[in-house]
Amino acid sequence: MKLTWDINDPKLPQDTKQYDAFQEWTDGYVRYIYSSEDKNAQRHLSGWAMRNTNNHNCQILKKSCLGVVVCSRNCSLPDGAKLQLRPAICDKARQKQQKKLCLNCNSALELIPCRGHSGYPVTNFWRVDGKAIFFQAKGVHDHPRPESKSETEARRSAVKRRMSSPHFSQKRRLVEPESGRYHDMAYPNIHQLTMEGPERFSIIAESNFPIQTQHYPSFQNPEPYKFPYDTTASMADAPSSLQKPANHRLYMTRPPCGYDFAVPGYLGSGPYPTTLYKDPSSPQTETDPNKSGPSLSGVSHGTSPLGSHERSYTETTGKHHGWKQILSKGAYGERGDYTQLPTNANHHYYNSDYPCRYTGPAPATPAALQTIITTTTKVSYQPCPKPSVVKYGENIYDVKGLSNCNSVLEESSPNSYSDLKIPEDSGVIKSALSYQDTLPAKIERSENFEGYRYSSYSSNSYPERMSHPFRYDNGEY
DNA sequence: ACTTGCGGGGATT
DNA sequence: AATCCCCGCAAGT
Repeated sequence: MKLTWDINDPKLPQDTKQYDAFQEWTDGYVRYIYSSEDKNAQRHLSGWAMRNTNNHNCQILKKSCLGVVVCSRNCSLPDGAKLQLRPAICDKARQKQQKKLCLNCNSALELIPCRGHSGYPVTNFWRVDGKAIFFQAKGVHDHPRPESKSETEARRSAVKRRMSSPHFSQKRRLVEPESGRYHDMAYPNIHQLTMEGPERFSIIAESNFPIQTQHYPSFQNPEPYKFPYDTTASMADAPSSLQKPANHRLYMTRPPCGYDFAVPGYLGSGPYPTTLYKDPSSPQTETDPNKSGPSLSGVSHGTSPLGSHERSYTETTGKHHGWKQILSKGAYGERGDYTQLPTNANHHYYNSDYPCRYTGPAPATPAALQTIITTTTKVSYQPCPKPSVVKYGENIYDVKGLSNCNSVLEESSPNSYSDLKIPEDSGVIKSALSYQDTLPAKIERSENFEGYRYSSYSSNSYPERMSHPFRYDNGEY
């Protein structure tokens, strides 16, 4: 089976026999076919904070990335990690969220918008067809991962529990006031330690031990999240990580299942064993969590991000147009539509923290990057108004070059993506190589950072991963 | 209080 | 016409 389809194709493959395991952190121009029974796919889930975007096409659900909320001062948490909150999906909630302060240094929070797709946010497309749920992503996130949804939910529920606990609510009020809250854990317990530490900061270790999954039996505890502090107003969205003690031991192994147990939501995603729908040759798995691990280890560790968020981009929100213009001129090293991004390249960039935003677009790199231009999304599909009209009519076999192109791409070896011209999203010419070249620069810049790590645990926590630990880990796919 | 989807509509290109 | 994005509504959690 090859990936010969495009989300916009009138007719999608119907003969899918094997489905992909759900991918929480997709990144890059990837495509997956999930079973229509996959809960996560049904919910159009993503680790990234994706909001619904109206594309006026009922057949295809489009969602765009909101980026990540960070401390405007880019302070380091006690353990060196950075604050990376999940932007609220709801506009109102997000605005509120941004008014809160960093729990670590009390400075303002800042939303780093995603501009990974030609200056626009990365987009995810979902389409149900037959027994399958087709997923296609466009763009490469140019920002750190936010908390995963499950993480956020777990934290919230934990907070609720805390709040409801008279005991805590009282205590907390006394202690929490300003600073020192992280250290004043009223009731530190093993769970706290294990949960908090590992999930957010074990990424590195994780990469080294991608398959270790049973290190934290305690994670299975339904109550893994006992937050010492409860969060009220500004604390509400605080990442649990803040209080996590710097427990190095945790780094060693990441509790892959911590959240899974805590949040069953992701459990259902693994019914389809490692079968890869896509051609193994396609590196699409770049996003694959497992992969991310390895690559992370190398880079993320020592490299840290740029010291400050003084991101070159101006406002934190929506200045897309401006960027777009810039991008169109090739100034910004945009990642084009190469279908697959090599894991390494991809993750490097992530790990180094504030990826491209800082480094990429920086004046220094543009030259290195070969231009990319692209169009974003084509929804050449049936507009909503006439949903029933056609859709994927049986006879409509409009094979617009797209699909063909895709297939070609798909078949190309993972390594060949570089310098490939990918017709897919409208001729985007992307040079992965050039892209990679920029990495070093990024890393250097990131030196200021101290151990910035992904707060989001990488994918280890996904069940599928557990069931198919080596799926991508060995780089086979 | 949020998340999700839907769909109208405006702004750009 | 294509695409994006913003907004509000409704239904679910």
